Amino acid sequence: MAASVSTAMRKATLQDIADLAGVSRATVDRALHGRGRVMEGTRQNILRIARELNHSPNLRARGLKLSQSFLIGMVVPNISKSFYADVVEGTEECLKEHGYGLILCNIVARQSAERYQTILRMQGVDGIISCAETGYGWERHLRAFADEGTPVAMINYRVRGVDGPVVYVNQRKGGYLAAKCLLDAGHRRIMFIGRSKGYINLERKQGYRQALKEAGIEPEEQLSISFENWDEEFDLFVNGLMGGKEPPTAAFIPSDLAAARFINRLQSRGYRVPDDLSVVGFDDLSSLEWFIPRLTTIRQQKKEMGFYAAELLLAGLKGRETKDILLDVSLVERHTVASLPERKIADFKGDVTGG
Amino acid sequence: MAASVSTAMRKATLQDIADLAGVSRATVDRALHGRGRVMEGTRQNILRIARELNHSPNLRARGLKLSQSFLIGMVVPNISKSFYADVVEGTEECLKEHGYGLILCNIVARQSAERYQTILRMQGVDGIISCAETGYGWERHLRAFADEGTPVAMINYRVRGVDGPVVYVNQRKGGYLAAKCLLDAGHRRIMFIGRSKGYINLERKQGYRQALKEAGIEPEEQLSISFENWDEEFDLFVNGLMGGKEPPTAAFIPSDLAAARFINRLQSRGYRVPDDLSVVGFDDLSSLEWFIPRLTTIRQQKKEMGFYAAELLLAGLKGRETKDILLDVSLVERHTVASLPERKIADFKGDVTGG
DNA sequence: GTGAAAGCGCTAACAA
DNA sequence: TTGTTAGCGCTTTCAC
Repeated sequence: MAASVSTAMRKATLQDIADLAGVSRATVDRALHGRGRVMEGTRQNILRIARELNHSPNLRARGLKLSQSFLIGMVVPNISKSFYADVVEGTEECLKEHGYGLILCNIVARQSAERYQTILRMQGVDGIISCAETGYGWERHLRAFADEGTPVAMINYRVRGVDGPVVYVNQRKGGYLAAKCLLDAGHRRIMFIGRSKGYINLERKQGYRQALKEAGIEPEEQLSISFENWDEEFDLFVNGLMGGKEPPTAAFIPSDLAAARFINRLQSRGYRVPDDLSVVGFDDLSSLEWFIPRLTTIRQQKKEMGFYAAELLLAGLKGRETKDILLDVSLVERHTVASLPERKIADFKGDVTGG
Repeated sequence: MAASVSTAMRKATLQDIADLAGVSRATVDRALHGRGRVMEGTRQNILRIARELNHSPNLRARGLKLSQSFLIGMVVPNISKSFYADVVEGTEECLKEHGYGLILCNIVARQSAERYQTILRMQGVDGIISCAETGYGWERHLRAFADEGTPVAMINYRVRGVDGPVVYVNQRKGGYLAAKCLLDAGHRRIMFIGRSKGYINLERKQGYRQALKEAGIEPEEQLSISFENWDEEFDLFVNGLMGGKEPPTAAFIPSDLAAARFINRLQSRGYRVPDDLSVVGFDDLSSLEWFIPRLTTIRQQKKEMGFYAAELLLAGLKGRETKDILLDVSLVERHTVASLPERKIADFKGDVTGG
């Protein structure tokens, strides 16, 4: 008992084990790693002593020698958004299996970008996983890391000028499925509500346009809107488009969060969803699990995004060839899409053929 | 240009700077840290060269010498629950200000507890922040860390046998406020729905009981229920208590998530909330932002919990005295509590006085 | 099979 | 004010 108390004071080193075993550090090292030849007897003895001393290798020392840290930086825009928490969980799951520590980098301002560039650099992380359009100048820092030789894996899109594997999501298919679902329900005047810029939204919009075109509908730019300031612009929208003589009957909103906001506003103006307007979102956020009406949306494999990015990064560290990954998306049908009554469809068709 | 390309290949070391400045490593070290005396001219020169070389200290080397890692382990049961994501965000915010890296430890199974005990130990973290009742044997590992001298800060309660500052939440006051709010609305038969074990729930229940007693009501054990298996037991509950001749009119459910589930079930059985039953939850989860009816609940300062735990831990590392913190809670009145119609109150009072 | 020795980058005690 | 030196714990040649 007294012995175990005293040994607990300082962590055991290879030298401690070597002393007790009556061998050299080098031999202990070999025995512990199963590298090189060590007599079976000595090996067993060393292993036993190591266990008794509760030895665990000092990664700082090993890393100093090997220029490794067994640390990976994980960069996200905002961990308190369920989307990123899910992605992080996937990465974390993979890294822990491989003995790597995950340094969480939450980039919520220009200052945090600076901070984490410093922290990751000083810690000498073995690699960086960068998720989504972080902003705040992070892209520039990431490029600097890449230029210095730090391996990088990206999620969602390739940061310009940065080499490394990318986990893509089939955004375009998502947009396509969303619009298709609405078209299949008989809708013809389908809005796209969201920004028409940035790689991700642009892809989603492309998919939406493609579905419309395949259905013989020319996408109208008038039906593509975006709210910068909801309080001001939502009124304009309701009084304008929605109140017009040929109001849209459906909307594809490439973000669940925006879809929820939109539906809420709509409801407070007396509209019903999906009765008056059908809506399809994007993301399938777990934080909207309780939103009523339950959102019909496009599911992204969030945990997988993080997991595969980590796998690719680690594979790269081991010198293996890596290829970009394209993750599939799927339509989750819930309660925000209604079939357009035949009457309305007929009316609308009449309009078109008649015009 | 050529020079900058070549210098980018390897990270600059103190020696590199020393060579260029024509001084020794020690002098560079002193200049960079502002420790000890260095001639102003040499200092400026060294600083300039360091900047040109884009030098950043190698924490592995420094740590090896100083027995520090500038790494903190943050242990949570499940990062994909918004509650823990919020707590982690608070910790992260504090740590990054101080240049520490946060290693995220998501303990979702016995195996992850093992993994992280290994990872944190090998990385030689400077401290550990442990949040809530993690389970999966983590407590035992935490104790081992503490025994070995790793500083620990805890959130929510003290792990038995572990020394270190604790950030408490006034759970009891929360339970009290919840029950009080229901009492003030005229309710008398108020259920407690949740487990009656574990420090946290027990405290919340104590507060609830205290409020009832202060209102002259003796808490009935019959009104304290817990669902282990919702599918089976909810039916029993509806047919039993709710269908009885003196059904409860309100419930304090010390967990927003459980409250949401409960309300959903209730609604699907035809009950209305708050009309037929008032409900107060606990946590004020951001993931229930969209839950309708919006939950009346007890707000915990989640980010603050993480932030203060980090502050306490770092203060301890600097050798400063630390004291436990007790965080306040507050009632957030939203839409799940209704006043009991006077009639019912009168009826009930009659029952009691008449009995 | 095993040991001796050098060195990863940094810090700090001691000398000059 | 500055340099020399030793050493943190581990890995890895190179001898033996």
